[in-house]
Amino acid sequence: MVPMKEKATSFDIAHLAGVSQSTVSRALNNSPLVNQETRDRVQRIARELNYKVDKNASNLRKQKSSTIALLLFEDPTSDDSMINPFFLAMLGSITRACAAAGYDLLVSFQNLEDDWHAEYEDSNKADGIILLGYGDYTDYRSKVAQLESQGTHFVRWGAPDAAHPGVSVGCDNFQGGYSITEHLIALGRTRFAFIGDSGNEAPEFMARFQGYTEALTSHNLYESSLQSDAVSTEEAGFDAIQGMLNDAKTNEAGLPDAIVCASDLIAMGVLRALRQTALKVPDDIAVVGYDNIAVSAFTTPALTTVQQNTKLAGELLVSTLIKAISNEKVEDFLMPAEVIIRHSCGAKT
Amino acid sequence: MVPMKEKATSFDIAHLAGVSQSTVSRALNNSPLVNQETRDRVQRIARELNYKVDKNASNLRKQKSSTIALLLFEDPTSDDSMINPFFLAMLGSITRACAAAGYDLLVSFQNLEDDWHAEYEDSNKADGIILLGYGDYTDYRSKVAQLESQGTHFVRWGAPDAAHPGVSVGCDNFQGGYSITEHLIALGRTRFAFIGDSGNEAPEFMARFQGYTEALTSHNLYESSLQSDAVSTEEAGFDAIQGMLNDAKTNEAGLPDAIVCASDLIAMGVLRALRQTALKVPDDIAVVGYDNIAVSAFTTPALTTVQQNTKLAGELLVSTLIKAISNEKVEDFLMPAEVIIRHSCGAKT
DNA sequence: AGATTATTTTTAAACGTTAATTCAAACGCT
DNA sequence: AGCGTTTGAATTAACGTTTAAAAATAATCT
Repeated sequence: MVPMKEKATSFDIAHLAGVSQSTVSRALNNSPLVNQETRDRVQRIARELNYKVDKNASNLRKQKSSTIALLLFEDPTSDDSMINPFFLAMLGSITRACAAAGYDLLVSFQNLEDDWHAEYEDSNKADGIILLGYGDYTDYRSKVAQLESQGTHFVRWGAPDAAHPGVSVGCDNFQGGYSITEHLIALGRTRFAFIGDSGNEAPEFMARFQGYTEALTSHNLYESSLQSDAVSTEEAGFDAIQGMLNDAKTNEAGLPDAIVCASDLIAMGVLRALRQTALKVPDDIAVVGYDNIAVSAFTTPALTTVQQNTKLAGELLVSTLIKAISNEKVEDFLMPAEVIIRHSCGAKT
Repeated sequence: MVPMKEKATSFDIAHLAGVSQSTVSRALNNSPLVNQETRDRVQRIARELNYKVDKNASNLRKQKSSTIALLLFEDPTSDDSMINPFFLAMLGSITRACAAAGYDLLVSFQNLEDDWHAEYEDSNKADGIILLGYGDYTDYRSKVAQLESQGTHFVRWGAPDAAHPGVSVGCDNFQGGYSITEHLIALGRTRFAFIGDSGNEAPEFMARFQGYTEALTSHNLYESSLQSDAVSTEEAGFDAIQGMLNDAKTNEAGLPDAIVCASDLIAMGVLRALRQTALKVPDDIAVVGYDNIAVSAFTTPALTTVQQNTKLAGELLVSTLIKAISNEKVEDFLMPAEVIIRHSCGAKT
């Protein structure tokens, strides 16, 4: 039923070209050890037979796979369809960067709770590993340490952390939190609130919060500011702002006029909650997010947010990892974060 | 600097366990040909050495890779950060289904315009291929035919299509378009509009449009309905509805009271455009989408839409492909689409 | 011509598995 | 004891490459 002609090997080509198999291998790898004429002949025949080198054999012999494994850590609370859009963007840019560098990409989703099997390099399926995850790295810190001790090559997405083994590429969350808060201060806002975890469980969020705090402190605005915890979902943002508004009623301080959210998803929940009140965004209250996910341009009003350069991030992760694989010296990299001004902050454009 | 102890091989274990190397292989593969006691001993030693079988050697010997390649076709117009969220959901479920079946997943983004290299199976890197893309399959129909003729194992996401070679798994777009239109008709809407391509370039959209048409026709509502082309982006939806509203002013027929969008992204653009008018959704005009992307629950009002079961889809794609790989007979599969009722349709819940 | 050197090709040894085949021992039976 | 049968483990070929080393051939120089 299916044609299924036997897959051609280098021996077949050698036979047809009247040379030895090793010459075929050399010719196909453009080795200078084989002269032009035979090289052309071999390559032509290979093309005619639609020959492709067997990657398993090649990898086995070369003891490298030209493959990178991407381990995506999800928050176990999120369901299948709620993967953080930011990761998707990263996935896209990592894929492209890998392809450009001649590497294939193996993708694996890992649940933080699972006993994740990072055995890709152990089993020679990948030359190195990219760890990409939001949130609580402490759970698997010991695992990462194990990777390190095994001599596995890996790069971690996130902030450099002395307590954390391995090299990392990340975006400067402190500066991002600082910059966007400064932006709001410059627009004349005075009573701030931050929504998003400030605890240790989410290092990114904590850094953003610290940047936020720093900006407020330097303008003597920190005293009166509010903070409410929320994980990175729309619902959490919705709930958090609800609680804050209720508290504000019974509170002397009154309502904030600017809300800094630790993620766009949270900000979307905040916008939805505020829409059910008499408060107008941005006139009565400014709202800003973080991540610049695809839909943030299309909320009402369009969300002012902080962008992490995912394209650069992917390229950096891949190039750093490839350097590590070839045992070059590698260093942590902290990318700057950029404020994207839209309408939810009330800036006049 | 790095410990870098030599990677253990099955010979090392054999030596330590005092058995032959082949016995080690058998023991680790739980072959009944080796007795319980030696098996345990071998497995214990393997664990202690943190031994992992070399996949390249294993694959080479077994002539299969236990790896599936996922080729994601993107619309070349979309930029990195705008990957269709639907694909992300699919990616997640495909990854999980692969893992559950003991397969690894190799991911590759392909630009429709590129000369895509589907040589994963040729080079024994993957046992089969999943083709996942929205939109115009005609461009690469010849390529797919080539896959078929080479005896490559692959499954295509999309509607079964006699003109299209290979087996497919898809969601019933006709039924989805029909069902959601019926839902609106049942709610008493009478003047319909469809936004989304009705042409051949987007087979999914066309099928949805045909379902829409069929539902209207059977209630004698088709005559007065409108249609406007739009690709699957928020902006396209925004522009399309703007044009339609302008036309409606000069038109006797007047405004529609129900808008069926070919995707959620389009519907989001429509919602944004309507928010700038005096028209209230859903009171004056109902809007429904298609895909049930993550944010559609959080638009204002929350979007009524059609859900494709991505979890099932991923499982089906993977299981179908695995069947094909083991040369079992496989058939096209058309999954039912489900209407998700929220607020934008005006249903009283 | 004979000796060197440069070029091209072949031979053969890995790479680390799996699995068919072979071998050896132990057991049950007449 | 002798003979088949079962069981457990060892030998030994693959699998399709790459590459070091050897060998053959051609080119260059006394």
